[in-house]
Amino acid sequence: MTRLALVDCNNFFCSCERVFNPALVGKPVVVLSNNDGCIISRSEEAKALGIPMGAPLHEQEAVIRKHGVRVFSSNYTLYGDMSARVMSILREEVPAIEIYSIDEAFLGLPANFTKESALALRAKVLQWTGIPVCIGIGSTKLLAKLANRHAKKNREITGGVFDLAGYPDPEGIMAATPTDGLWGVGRNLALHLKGIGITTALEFKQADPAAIRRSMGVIGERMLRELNGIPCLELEEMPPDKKGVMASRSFGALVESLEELEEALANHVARAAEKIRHHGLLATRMEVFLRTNRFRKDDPQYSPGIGITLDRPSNATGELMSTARELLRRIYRPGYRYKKTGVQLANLVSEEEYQPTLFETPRPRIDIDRIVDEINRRMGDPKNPVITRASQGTERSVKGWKMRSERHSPHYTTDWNQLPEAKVGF
DNA sequence: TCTGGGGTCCTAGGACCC
DNA sequence: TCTGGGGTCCTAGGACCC
Repeated sequence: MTRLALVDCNNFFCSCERVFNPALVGKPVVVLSNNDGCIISRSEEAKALGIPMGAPLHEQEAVIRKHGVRVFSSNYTLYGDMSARVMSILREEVPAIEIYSIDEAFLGLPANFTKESALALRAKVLQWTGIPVCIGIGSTKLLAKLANRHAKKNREITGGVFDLAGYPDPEGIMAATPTDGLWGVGRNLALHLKGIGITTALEFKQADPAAIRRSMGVIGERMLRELNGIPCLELEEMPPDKKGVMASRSFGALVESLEELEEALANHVARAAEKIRHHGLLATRMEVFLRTNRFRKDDPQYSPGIGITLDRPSNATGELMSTARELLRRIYRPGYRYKKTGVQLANLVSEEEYQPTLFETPRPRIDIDRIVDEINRRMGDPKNPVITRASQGTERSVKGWKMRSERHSPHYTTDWNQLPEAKVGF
């Protein structure tokens, strides 16, 4: 029987903040989404205060003030670097790894990997990076996820590690797991399952495959099989090719003018284009969208989107910017207060494999975009590139729409000017 | 006053072709 | 009353995840 482990960093963003700021240990800490809008990571102490995942910051102001909760804007530069450190340790320990997200990885386990191995691995990651993790072991991805959930919820008993594959009563665990605790079952599917009389993981496991197939399609059938220990989801050691790249942001304040929307969109295009160049890809399709603020029920709502197939695949910032601007002008209507704009570059193809048509203008030999990318990368901060296009606005002009990020911690690990300081007292 | 961003996969339905 | 059928490709939309 093959066994997989799911390693998951605990409260990852909060844990990263604590590594370089030990004064936060034992204190309630939360990390905010982009634009400082929602709470997307909570320390155990913050969870204990009843602060829900995804809650808008403004709804939690009272409890934050009352209990002195420490609040941070998200610092993806720091989290990305810490993630790479954790993953590199995992990679050394097992023959196969799939990095599933910034804070999770599936491991293919060798036969001699025991619960003790998992405890030792957990201790090593903690000692080397300062990041606590939980580890769940099972015979399929879904079961490893389930084991991980159990390890996390019962940390005092499990020590952060749970091996469902070696556990004598796996069905007991499943009976205690509600369907929405399963990987792949969200609010809607949980409701649907309830409608056909299934409320726990165990009931799902024992359900009639044909009935599940009928009412939930292949997704349901796959989950059912995985629950029964029949693997349907392979370990993907090579990340599959990207299908699309999206860049969008909410504005710090609502925006009405086309000029400001164009400026913001130009920045998103610049980021998306840089990203696909970095991966050696060309976009074949572009989609541009606008959103008004759906939470302001009294405001007139207008959230259009438009997509086109490009005349020729491209990753050239200037070219993509002018296409994006045309699309934006087609959907823009004055008189609305917009909250967000964004661009999606889709149907990506590899630069190497792409065959230009006979009459296509060859690309310039000196690629300005690449030179700019290199300079921006070396000079540091992804939020404030040193070289931008005029269409991306000036420091002054972007004030009108730029997102908020007011409680940033330093880039402790990726910027020489922001290294943590150790004060030694005698 | 204030409510994230970036992905994946699946399905249904329309356009088009033979 | 009668009005082909089946395949492919594309797009939109929904669901979920972190």
